[in-house]
Formats: sequence, structure tokens, C-alpha cells
Amino acid sequence: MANQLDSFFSALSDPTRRAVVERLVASGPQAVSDLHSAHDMALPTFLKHLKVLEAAGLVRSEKAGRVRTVHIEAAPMAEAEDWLSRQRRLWEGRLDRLDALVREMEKGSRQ
Amino acid sequence: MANQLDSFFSALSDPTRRAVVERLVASGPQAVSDLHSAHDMALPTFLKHLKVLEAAGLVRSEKAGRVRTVHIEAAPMAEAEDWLSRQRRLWEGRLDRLDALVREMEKGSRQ
DNA sequence: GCCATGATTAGCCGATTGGCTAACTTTTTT
DNA sequence: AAAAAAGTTAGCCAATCGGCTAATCATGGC
Repeated sequence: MANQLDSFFSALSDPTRRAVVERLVASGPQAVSDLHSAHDMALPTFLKHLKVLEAAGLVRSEKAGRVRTVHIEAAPMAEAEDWLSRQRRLWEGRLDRLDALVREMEKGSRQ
Repeated sequence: MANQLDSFFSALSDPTRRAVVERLVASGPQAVSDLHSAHDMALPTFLKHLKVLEAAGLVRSEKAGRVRTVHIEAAPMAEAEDWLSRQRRLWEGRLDRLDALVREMEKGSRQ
């Protein structure tokens, strides 16, 4: 995937993966099988989701013995949030200017 | 797509579609072919992207004569932004509690 | 009335996605 | 040493995605 935003948004477009992120944020680092236990799918399928999250940089993991522990990497989420809020601010700016224009026109037509 | 967030994030995971959103936010409503002119792909391909955006509720369009004009629908973007910022706040809250715990432990070990 | 313009529909194609099972490896536990 | 637990790898499958061309429809200008 070319852009960072591509893989971030794409990773978050799946409800299983958002649930994993939510759980890691809410309850801290978890083992793969603990995370898996909340989802009704085969483990290899679930592992693929984790790999997508890891490839997007949203999550990291370390293996100790036979247990792999996964934790959130919150920083990249800020990037997506920034994009969205930048668009929102631009959009609100447009509305303000439109507003001003309307007021200007009303003032003009008032005499 | 089941969830609203699914289709929002999925719609925004493509650079062409983000570019369309950016342009509509920055420059206001545009005709389909005006939007298309900025992208090096066949018109039917581009139309599919617009349909994805429209299905996600990020964009609306009206046809007048033979021209279809597309405009942004900013409200749904707030939903994705909210999800992200909620996660960030929860995450920061965890960090704060962790911080407090570390300070507590340091205080304990100090005598 | 005809032609150009703007958009749309239908259908093809290869790559990716999200699911599965089966088989295997590595580490603990007994 | 054997068995159980935790992951991992390989490979299959159907559905979706993002691209294309060709053909069609609808409207506007001449």
C-alpha cells in the first residue's frame, strides 16, 4: 500500500480489527490467544488480522517463550485523526466564508 | 458493509477517494467530469470511486441536465474522527494512570 | 434534426481480502 | 520422554476491488 494513510484507514475499516484496537487501548497488552478468544473465527484467520494491524503500524508484538504479546502503537492513529480534523476545519472555514458572503449580500440588499 | 465506520474508513483508504474529498472540501461542489479531470483513469473507473464515497455518505450529488454536481457531506467524517479521538483519549488516560503508578512505586521505594 | 458532450451501464480481468482446514514448530508441563 | 499449549505456515476458496473497453442514454448547441 503506497501511502501511510491508505494502510491505516484500510486496517481500521474492519470491525474485527477495530475491536482489537479498542481492546488493546482499553485493557493494555494481551497475548494473541487472549485477544483471539473474543472472536468467533479460526486462529489463523485472526492472525491475518493482527498482521494487517501490525503492517499498518497500529500494533506491535513481542514473543516470549511460546506466547506473543500484542500492544497498541497509538502514535500512527494521530495521523488519521489529523487528516480528518484538517478536512473538518477547512470545511468549517468554507462555511464561515459562505456565511460572511450571505451576510454581505443581505446588507447590500437592505437599502 | 455492516457498520457505518466500516464504509467510512474503507472509503477513505483509497488515495483517489481521499483526493476527491480534499478537493471538494477545499474548492466546493464540482461536476463529475471536473473532478475526473484531475485523475489519470477512465471515467467509469472514477465513477465507481464516487459511488463508494456516496454509499459511505461522505458525498452527495444532484444531476441537472446532463451534468451531475458532487458536494461533500462533512457530518459523517465527524463519526470517524470521534472514534479515533475516543481511542486516543482512552489511551492517554491509561498512560496517565501508568504514570501515577510509577510515581507511586518510586515514592514507596524512597525510604 | 444532428452531433458533441457528459454520464451511465455492462461486462471482463487480475489482485487482494477474509474466511477455512490441515499440518507443522516451538515451548511448557507432567 | 510424551503430551499439551501457543503460534505459525501453506494452501484452498469465494467475494470484492480497482482497473479497463465497448456500448448506450440523455441533454444541449448549432
